[in-house]
Amino acid sequence: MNHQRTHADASYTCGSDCRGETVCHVQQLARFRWEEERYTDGVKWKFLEHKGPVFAPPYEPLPSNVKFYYDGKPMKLSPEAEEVATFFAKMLDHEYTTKDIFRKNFFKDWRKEMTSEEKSTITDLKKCNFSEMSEYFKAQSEARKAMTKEQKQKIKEENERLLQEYGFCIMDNHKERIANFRIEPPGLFRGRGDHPKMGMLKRRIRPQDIIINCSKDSKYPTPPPGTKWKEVRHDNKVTWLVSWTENIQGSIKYIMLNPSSRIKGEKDWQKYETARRLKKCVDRLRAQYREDWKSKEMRIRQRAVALYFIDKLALRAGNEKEEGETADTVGCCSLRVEHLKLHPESEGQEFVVEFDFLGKDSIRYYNRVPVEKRVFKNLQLFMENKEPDDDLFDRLNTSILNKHLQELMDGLTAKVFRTYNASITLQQQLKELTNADDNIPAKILSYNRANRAVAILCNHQRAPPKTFEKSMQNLQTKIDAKKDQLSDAKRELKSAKADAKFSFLESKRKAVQRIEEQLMKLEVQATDREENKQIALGTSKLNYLDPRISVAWCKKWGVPIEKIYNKTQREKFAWAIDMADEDYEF
DNA sequence: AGTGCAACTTAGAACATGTACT
DNA sequence: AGTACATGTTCTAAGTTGCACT
Repeated sequence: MNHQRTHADASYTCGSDCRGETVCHVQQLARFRWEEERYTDGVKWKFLEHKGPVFAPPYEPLPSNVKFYYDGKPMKLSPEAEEVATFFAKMLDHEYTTKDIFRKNFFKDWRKEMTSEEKSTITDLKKCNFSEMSEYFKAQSEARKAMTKEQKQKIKEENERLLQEYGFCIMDNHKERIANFRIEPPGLFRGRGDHPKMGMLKRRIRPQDIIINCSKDSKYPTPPPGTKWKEVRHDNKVTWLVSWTENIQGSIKYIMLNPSSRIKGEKDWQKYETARRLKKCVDRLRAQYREDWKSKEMRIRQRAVALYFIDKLALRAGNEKEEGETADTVGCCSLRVEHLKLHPESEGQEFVVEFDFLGKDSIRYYNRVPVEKRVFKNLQLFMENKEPDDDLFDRLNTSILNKHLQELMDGLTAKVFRTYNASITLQQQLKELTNADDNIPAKILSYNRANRAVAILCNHQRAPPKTFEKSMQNLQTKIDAKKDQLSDAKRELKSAKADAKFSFLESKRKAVQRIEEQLMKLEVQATDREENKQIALGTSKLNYLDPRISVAWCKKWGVPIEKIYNKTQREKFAWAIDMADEDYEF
């Protein structure tokens, strides 16, 4: 067993490594205190060894029969210019390539890769014809689909080999899965929403761009022949193995461990423990910010109203963003006057605030909420004499807010409210919606509904799947067929009743029962799918809901955990599956 | 207080795989 | 065996937070 583990880890990993061996637990606990002392002060590991990243495959020039045309005439491009052209060609069917900003950014960056001759010839993107290249890539992807089983198998094996070689590292005597060991390949940047940088060239990352982080006493990863790393460092205060600087925003990208790893699992667990501590003092905090609505200091009123929104509506903190560098999106502290409408009275309700803004990933947040009179009056005050594009909370930012929160509770930040409210909502909804005598599919529907309540709170939306209508229809067809089957079975049962043979009758009864169950299952599935049309459950499940609530619910109602969490999720939440019993309370 | 950067979590879309049907 | 679509996985962008520096 690993001896370099902390308590949190010991209490879950031990279960899978040496379940049932009491001795092991005792040793784990005994070693934990000793370990904890060694892991204070931000030390994340003692030993780290890995093989470094896998680079994107080199560019393969197009066959000579696949041509690029400029102004109707074929033109052979230099390899550098050709590669960038293929990035555009591959996206030709995408809406992106019709957008002005995308085209402008692409063309500017493409020209940088051209030879001076190319540059002087190719001056207008509209005169560029990429269609042969595009057709070629489509044909290639068709060919890939049409490969024989053996060919596909071979590729799968190669991927597996790469995973085995580069996909794992050793951290403190344990082999851990790496999340993203492949370096992001070059291509055209695709931002979300109206991103001013969409279409820019994301350049190829080379070994000399790479910083390796590993322990001094490990076997260092070797750079590809003839190349060097930018740097090899030994920083055990951070968790990443590899980093490089990306050229679009100039930000740093990292290779880190998989969510199933000890280091991520422990952090996740800690996050939920912080949220549970908030649960204990949230009443006090709420009373406090309600008091602060009355403060004579503007900054305090703004802080208190913002906090109310963060708590009630689960808004994100909302950092300031550099204008022109990213899409124009906001969170709570960065809300502008134009994002709210105040209705003293609307549809029979008093003091309604209408929110309409783009949040993270340019997902629209639209909500009409009745608020308390005092909040409403404050908002009127904050908006007085301001232009639409002025900040609503001009005396507040995330830094001020988080400093305040830190004073209220150790470890409290704006995002803890989202975690807390998501988890507590799940717990309440599960309590409310689960019927003891429902069968398992119906219970799962209840679970999904509880999950859905959270997703709606957190505004986790998705574009309705392209095939949504069709798939609903398909399901309805199945349901109709099942209904026919059921009435047939019922008729047979009836006539069987005339028959004296008990076993025969019994088999018909069973058949009816079985079909009824199948029908019910289909109907539940249809309801679930319909309700889920524009809602994405995954994000809240993965990032906001204390998994121990779900584990406890499964145990309590005899629902197999596999019905709630797939394999990956079970790996990520291994700690919780091991830790929580049926009366766990968040 | 303000700024910039580093490190980390959170996010939806795109892509790959599995499965249920014909 | 082939197809269609549901489900799972990968990808990487876009957030939050804390800290150093001024």
